[in-house]
Amino acid sequence: MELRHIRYFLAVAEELNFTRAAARMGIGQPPLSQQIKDLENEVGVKLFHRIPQGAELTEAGQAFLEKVKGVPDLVQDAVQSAQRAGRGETGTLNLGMTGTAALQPYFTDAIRRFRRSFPDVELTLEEANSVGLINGLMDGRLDVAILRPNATDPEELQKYQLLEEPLVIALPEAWASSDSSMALVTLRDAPLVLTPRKVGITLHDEALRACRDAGFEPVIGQSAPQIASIMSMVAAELGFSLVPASMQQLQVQGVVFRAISGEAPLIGLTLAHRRIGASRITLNFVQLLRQLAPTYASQVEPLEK
Amino acid sequence: MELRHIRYFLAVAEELNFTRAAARMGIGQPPLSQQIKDLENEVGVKLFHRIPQGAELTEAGQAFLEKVKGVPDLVQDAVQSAQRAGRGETGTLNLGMTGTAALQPYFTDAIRRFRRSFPDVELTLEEANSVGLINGLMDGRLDVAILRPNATDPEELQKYQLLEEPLVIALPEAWASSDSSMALVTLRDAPLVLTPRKVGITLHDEALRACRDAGFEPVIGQSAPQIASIMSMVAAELGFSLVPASMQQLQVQGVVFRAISGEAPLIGLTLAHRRIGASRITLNFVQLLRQLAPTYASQVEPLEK
DNA sequence: TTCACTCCATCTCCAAAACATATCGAATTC
DNA sequence: GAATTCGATATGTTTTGGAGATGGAGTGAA
Repeated sequence: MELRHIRYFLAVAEELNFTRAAARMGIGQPPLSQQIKDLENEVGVKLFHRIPQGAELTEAGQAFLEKVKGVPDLVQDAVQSAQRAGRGETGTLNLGMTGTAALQPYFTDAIRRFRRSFPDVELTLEEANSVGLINGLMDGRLDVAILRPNATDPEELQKYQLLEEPLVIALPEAWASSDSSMALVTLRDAPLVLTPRKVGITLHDEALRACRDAGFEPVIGQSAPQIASIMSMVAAELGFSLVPASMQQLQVQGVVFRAISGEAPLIGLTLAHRRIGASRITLNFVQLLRQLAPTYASQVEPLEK
Repeated sequence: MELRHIRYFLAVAEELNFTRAAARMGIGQPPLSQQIKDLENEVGVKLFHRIPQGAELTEAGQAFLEKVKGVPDLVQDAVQSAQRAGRGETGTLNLGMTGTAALQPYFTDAIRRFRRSFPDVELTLEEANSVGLINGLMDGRLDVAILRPNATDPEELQKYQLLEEPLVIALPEAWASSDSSMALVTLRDAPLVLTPRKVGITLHDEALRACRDAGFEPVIGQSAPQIASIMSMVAAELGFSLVPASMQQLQVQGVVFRAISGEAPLIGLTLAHRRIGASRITLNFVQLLRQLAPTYASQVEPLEK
């Protein structure tokens, strides 16, 4: 049996007239009769009573109708599902991100826009450190990740720079002057609190480089894996830290932020996905984030008010 | 699109290998590739990634699979439903019966057996008088009826005599002797309580004829449309009645039954259905009742103990 | 009753399409 | 690097879905 038989059967069942049903299906009456006959032979029962006025359903025909009437719509629905999935409008997107990305207004806005544009995509969000993100991408657990770029990232990953933001100084309120910016070198004797290098290579290295560029080797203080813990340590006057400007969103009691005077070191936020095997959903997500990035570029200017 | 495409798609989706899927479908690999290609063109998306080890589903393919995987079973189910309906195992049977049939052990047993043999047939039971039953059959409201036969029944109806039972005398307990049978003529001066003629022609006429055969013209007493009401009247000593032997099932206080001595008049119970347009279910029902009838023939002997 | 009409079945022919066979090219494995 | 696996392509054959013409049964009107 083929779908053709079902379509023809449904047409006859609806018209109760072979000639009209044939016209509706765009074929002649003889082939329609033939196909219905073939169907009846295959099922093994007469599905229509042929009466002078046309045709009427037998009991078997009624039972058959009841079961198959939804089939064409079901198939059509399947086609649409496939097409939607093909356009990346349905499915799942496993997104990984570095801890310092979640506070970006750009990032939260992007997620919100994506959910509105692709409401049927199941989005899973996972926070991990750089190594975890890269591994996740490589073994397929993640489709796309937002992270701090590093030169050692594998070649198999396609990366796009979304935006750059300056590092700013986070220091205990008690240490700060009223100036909105300060020279890094004034903190040369204070401990520098950072995330461990293996958790966030880029941020760690950039912070150190900034100090060296300012002409001193920093005193490494305590470390903590979470950016929030870093802030707590600064609030406890265990030292100062260098963090992406967007971290100013974190309003931690006892911590103030100051721009680095002079040329502030910039740290990027990039998006990465596998070069091969990227799903259409992934590409849709990437496209949306890249389109949105310029809108936020102005907001990442150095802090000078 | 045809069911063939869906079947082939499902085979490849399961085997994840064109060659094996083709073998399973009993065709060569090239035509299978061709059909899948046609399907992909029609849907408008690639459904499989062709990889060196075989094939794997794309996201669109997964979505499509999810929707169509039940289709072949659905169609198979439809075929079976039609076949079962064709064999008269499903559907509805509208059964009408005369009021005096419901008490027949034969009848209740037949209904029970039918329900066991055809549990998926929806059986509707309707009690009506002879005229109502005949009309119901003729206008299609009833498929089959169990009634008292009458010579004026339409030719379009096929009738089968199921069994015959003698008429017995129902009389007030106070009037009865201890004999198990009595001559009808001894009641020549008592009123005869009957259903109105238009409600039950056959029973009415047979009762009158029995009296005339016994040599007297009965005194017609009150009438009531329901057999139960007749019994109440007899219990109230308003007269006697002549009823089918199976009515003895009705244990009415104050009413006793006596066989008619000599040759008792017989009254038949027949089954009727339309000669044309009888459903397979109807025929199954008729066959079952006719098979069962001889079993009960012995139980309708005259009352002589 | 007859004639016209409706409607489905049957027959023949043709073109489209499903399938088979042979072959190729790419990727993998030993 | 040869053998193997696996899907794609090219070409020929067979099947079959559909068109067109015709037939036969039933219905309704003159």
